[in-house]
Amino acid sequence: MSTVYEVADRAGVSTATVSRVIHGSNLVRPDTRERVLAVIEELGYVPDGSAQGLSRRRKDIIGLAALERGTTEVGIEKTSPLFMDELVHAVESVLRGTECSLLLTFGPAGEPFQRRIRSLSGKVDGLLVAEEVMPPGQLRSLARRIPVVAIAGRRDETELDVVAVDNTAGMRALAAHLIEDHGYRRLGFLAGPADSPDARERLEAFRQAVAGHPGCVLAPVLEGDFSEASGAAAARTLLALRPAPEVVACANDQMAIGVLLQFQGSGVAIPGDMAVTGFDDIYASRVVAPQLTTVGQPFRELGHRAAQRLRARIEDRELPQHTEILPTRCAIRASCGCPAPGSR
Amino acid sequence: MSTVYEVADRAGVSTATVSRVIHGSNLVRPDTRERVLAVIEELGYVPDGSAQGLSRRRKDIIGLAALERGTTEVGIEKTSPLFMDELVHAVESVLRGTECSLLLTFGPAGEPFQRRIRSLSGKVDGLLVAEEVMPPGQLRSLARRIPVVAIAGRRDETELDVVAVDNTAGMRALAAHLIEDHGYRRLGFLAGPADSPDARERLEAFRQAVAGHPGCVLAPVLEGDFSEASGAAAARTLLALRPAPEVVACANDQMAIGVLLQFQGSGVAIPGDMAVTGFDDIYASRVVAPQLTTVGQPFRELGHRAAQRLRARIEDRELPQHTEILPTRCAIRASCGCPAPGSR
DNA sequence: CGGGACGTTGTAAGCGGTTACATCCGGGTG
DNA sequence: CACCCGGATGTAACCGCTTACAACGTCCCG
Repeated sequence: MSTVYEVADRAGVSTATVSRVIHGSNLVRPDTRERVLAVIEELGYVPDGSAQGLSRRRKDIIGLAALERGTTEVGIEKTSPLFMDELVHAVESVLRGTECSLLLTFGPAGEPFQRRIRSLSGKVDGLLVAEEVMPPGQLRSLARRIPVVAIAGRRDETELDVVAVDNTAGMRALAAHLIEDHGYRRLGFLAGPADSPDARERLEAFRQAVAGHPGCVLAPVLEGDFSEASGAAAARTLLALRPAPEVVACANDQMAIGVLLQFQGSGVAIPGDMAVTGFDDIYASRVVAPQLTTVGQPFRELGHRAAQRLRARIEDRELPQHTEILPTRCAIRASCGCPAPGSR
Repeated sequence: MSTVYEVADRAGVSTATVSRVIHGSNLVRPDTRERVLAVIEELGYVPDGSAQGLSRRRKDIIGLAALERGTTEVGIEKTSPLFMDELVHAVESVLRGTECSLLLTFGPAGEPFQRRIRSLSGKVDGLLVAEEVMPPGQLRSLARRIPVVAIAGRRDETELDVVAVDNTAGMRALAAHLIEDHGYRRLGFLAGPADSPDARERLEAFRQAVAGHPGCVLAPVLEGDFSEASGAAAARTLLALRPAPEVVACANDQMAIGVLLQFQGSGVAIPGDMAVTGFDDIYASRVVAPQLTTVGQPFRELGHRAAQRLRARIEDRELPQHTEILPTRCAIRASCGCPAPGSR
């Protein structure tokens, strides 16, 4: 691996000049620049990121830590956290236009993952954390060391920036549609894991919406882990339940898909015998039949805002704390009982 | 941000000792170790990755560069490269057990992306490149500077390690099923982009399989870009075609799903009026109705092997070059015309 | 023709770790 | 009791790059 020194030697200049050329400083005479560039090209020289990071005090890397949910069954391809994938792409596409790169880590909640994030924090200029990857206290102390932006974290954070979506409005609109437009009275809910702030908000919003309509009852309320498998399991529970709800709203799309497929496999017609709804609007929700009625999250926007906010905070650590709530959009499709569109 | 010096000061030891404690060297007296650890805890000290990277000559970061396909239409949520997402998770899960982190970058093929990869190469110990993100020549010169493992790249590479899947066997088996079991005679193919070695192999394998069966004809052969939208577009072309093929095999699942949904939207029954197959076996292919007959890629395995190979090569740059082809598995489901399973 | 100003280039001191090597110290040995 | 040995710790060089500052023309002006 060649170094600045080697380049400087061969070009007959000092390392300072090489550095200036690399960074496009205009205090270099054109012919000197040419000579240096030629050597760089010849050697295939690329500056060492560590050395650069050490010297300027900035690594041009930001981290993204996200929970990986669902059970990792050996031998079985587990379903990946699709929600996160969308986010990763959104964040990456912002960074693409910059010098900054994205360091990624996934993991199941817990001690080891927290340690990993901690050690990762030494390699980055700032960190994006999705959901509750660690207890609030730890998160705050992390945020005291390096810039942190929480994605879909607790909304009541006062020491970190937060970018999240408006679960409440979205879920409320969906509930209103189910109750007012479809006239459902007995509504089931498949909640997400309690350690997800989003999951908690969605359940709470749905609960309140149902409570706001006399004559409506919320039952049963089941809990899953956001995985398709947990949706299927919930469906099996529901199958045995009397009286069955008319609709089951799920805290995310993957569980809704699990419910839907399990029902269909058991001969229950969706939405004829039972309606199902999701939340997130992932790719698969538009692909399943019937198409899933759900609440769309602005993934792209979420990733963009979070990435931009983080970069801003890296620039200026004194920025005032800021919580940003992005709107959601109810996507009424067929699984709730609405007529299927003739074509997509 | 605290440094080793600060920790050393407060603990009343030298930086060498702090370093020893951090790395669990056993030449430190237990009580000294305790004292140092206490200070580290108190300060929330985390060693700086750049400094570490510079000093040991290893950054404990590997990069993954992958193509982002499909058009980025403004205002429209584009479908993400699901295949890559699966791969990312696989790679990340290998790294999880190590000190190493994953630096990610996506981008459309082209000059800017190549430059980005080049600058990224200074921040990592090794690079995983998926498909043909750059011309073979450039790739090789990159590989001369840092360890590179190609995922799903050209199989004939002699200067880099390659990990890929057996497209040929998978596609051949699928074709045999369509021709021999279903008796299709007029087969269409929706190929992937010409810049993908995988896409080329799949087309070629299908072509040969059809040619090997007298009486069978391969027509039409269309080309897409691996996106769902390009599948839908192909379906519209097919709709107008006389005589229409009995089945259209697609070079990946997303295009197959695009074809399938477009057909269904136009009142064509799948597989009744026309059969459709895919390749990859992504999550959505099991969710769509009818379930997609496809060829399964061992994503996990692919990611594992590639990551492991790269780590091995980082350890020992003199390792002999090695190309590894992983088996694929034909997943016969319903979209080819086979009876749908009663339940999943 | 001396001297400032400016444009170009070089020198060298960090940045925050790691680690080879030196040092120190206590205890066992002949 | 001098000596040696080995375990614990400290010292300082070095990793490759950036950058403040110094140095060096050269040109222009008085």
